[in-house]
Amino acid sequence: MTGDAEPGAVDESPGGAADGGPDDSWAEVVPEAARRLLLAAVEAFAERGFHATTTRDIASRAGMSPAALYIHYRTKEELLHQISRIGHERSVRVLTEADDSATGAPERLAAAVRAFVRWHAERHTTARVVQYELGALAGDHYTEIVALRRRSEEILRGILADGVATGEFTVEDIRGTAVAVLSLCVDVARWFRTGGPRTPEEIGDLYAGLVLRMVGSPAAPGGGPGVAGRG
Amino acid sequence: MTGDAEPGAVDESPGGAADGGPDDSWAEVVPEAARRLLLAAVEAFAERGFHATTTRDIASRAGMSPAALYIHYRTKEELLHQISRIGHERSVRVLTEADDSATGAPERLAAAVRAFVRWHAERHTTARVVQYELGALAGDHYTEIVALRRRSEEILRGILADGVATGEFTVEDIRGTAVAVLSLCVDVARWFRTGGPRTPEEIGDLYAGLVLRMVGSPAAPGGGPGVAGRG
DNA sequence: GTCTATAGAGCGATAGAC
DNA sequence: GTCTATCGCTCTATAGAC
Repeated sequence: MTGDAEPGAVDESPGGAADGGPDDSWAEVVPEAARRLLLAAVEAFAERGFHATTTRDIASRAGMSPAALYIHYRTKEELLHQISRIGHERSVRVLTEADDSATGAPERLAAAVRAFVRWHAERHTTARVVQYELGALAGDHYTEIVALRRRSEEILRGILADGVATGEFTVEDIRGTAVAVLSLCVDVARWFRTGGPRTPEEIGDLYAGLVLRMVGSPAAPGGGPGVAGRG
Repeated sequence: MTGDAEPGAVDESPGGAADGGPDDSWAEVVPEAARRLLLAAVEAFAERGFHATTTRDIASRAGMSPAALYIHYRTKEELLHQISRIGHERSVRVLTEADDSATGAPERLAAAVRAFVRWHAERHTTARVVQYELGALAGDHYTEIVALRRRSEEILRGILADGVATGEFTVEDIRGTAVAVLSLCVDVARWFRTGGPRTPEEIGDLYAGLVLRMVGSPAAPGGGPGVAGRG
């Protein structure tokens, strides 16, 4: 697929993010000019929002003329669609891989939350666009992305249901709690600032602990229900 | 102040929201035409975002000509500023009054979260604009609103600190936990839909319970640390 | 594949009649 | 205080040279 990809295409072959390397390079977007434009769009959309960003601003950030954008993308919205699609695929993969990396519901939940939060803090520029500019997508693109988002909810609901089944979690409303946990993690992208008092790792650890407590897990730091306070 | 208020002014006299009546009528905004425009702007901004909303759309929703908007507001941004200011004052008041209505850190925390979440669900249209269109405010207006927002954080930090001092809460990072709790509550405005499976009251109750658990309170439903699981 | 130039549409805001 | 009409500008997207 490398070499003959059409402009703005995605190259999933080794060497890109697919091999587990740093995923903020957008290396899978080829050719290089399309990647530069996409990176410029991510920054502009995150800073000012989709509607307040002009195609001139994007092109200028990428060091190109206003017209150059239309060689690689049909419309401004297509640029947002690419960012949104790739970003959602990445965030769902982060969640899935963290879930698969651990055994036991509390360990899986902690790993998932830690990784998901870290991603939203470290990649907060991308995440802000991915999570908060959804509404600017065209109808069919919006539908496609919403389907991707549903995966995150299913993964989390699965972990909660498993923990309840084994008695490790005490959760009355699994669906509602899953929404709350996801909402908590996702919103990190809104308030996180690089150079703030906490690193993405620290926030990930803090949040993993908070969420274990939310689900009534005895594995929570400081001891969960029925564990701490004894003796 | 009633009667001779300049266009787009705010009337805090009895009969408006200040007396505890329903606060979505924006009754304190006078004259009536200014209120209709403001309500139309809230709906339009919530639906499409500030930058995607045209002044023609706002005026048309209010049943007026495009020019009528400028009799009551100097610019489109001033409309957002009014919404943002009044909305923030209301949400901070909801939080303050809930805090004052209860005694004891767990009770205060539960009341604050329940009321704050209920407000963000019930008034999700206003809340969406208030919480997610901040970035479109002009520089000095932005600074003013950020100062209002700080109050919410101080209130919450105060409750957490009190609970830690009395030993009712187990919280290592008060600042970080306060940010997390506020983030959780505020984000309700993003995902809440009228007609969904849960009422604002139900979400408020669910969230109050989740937050009590987050802070390690024994008053949490299902029993907190050192309470549930015994016997 | 990138440029300069510009078409064509829609925007925020204003002028002036009533 | 509200209207109709419109100014002046900026935007997305395209045309055509190189």
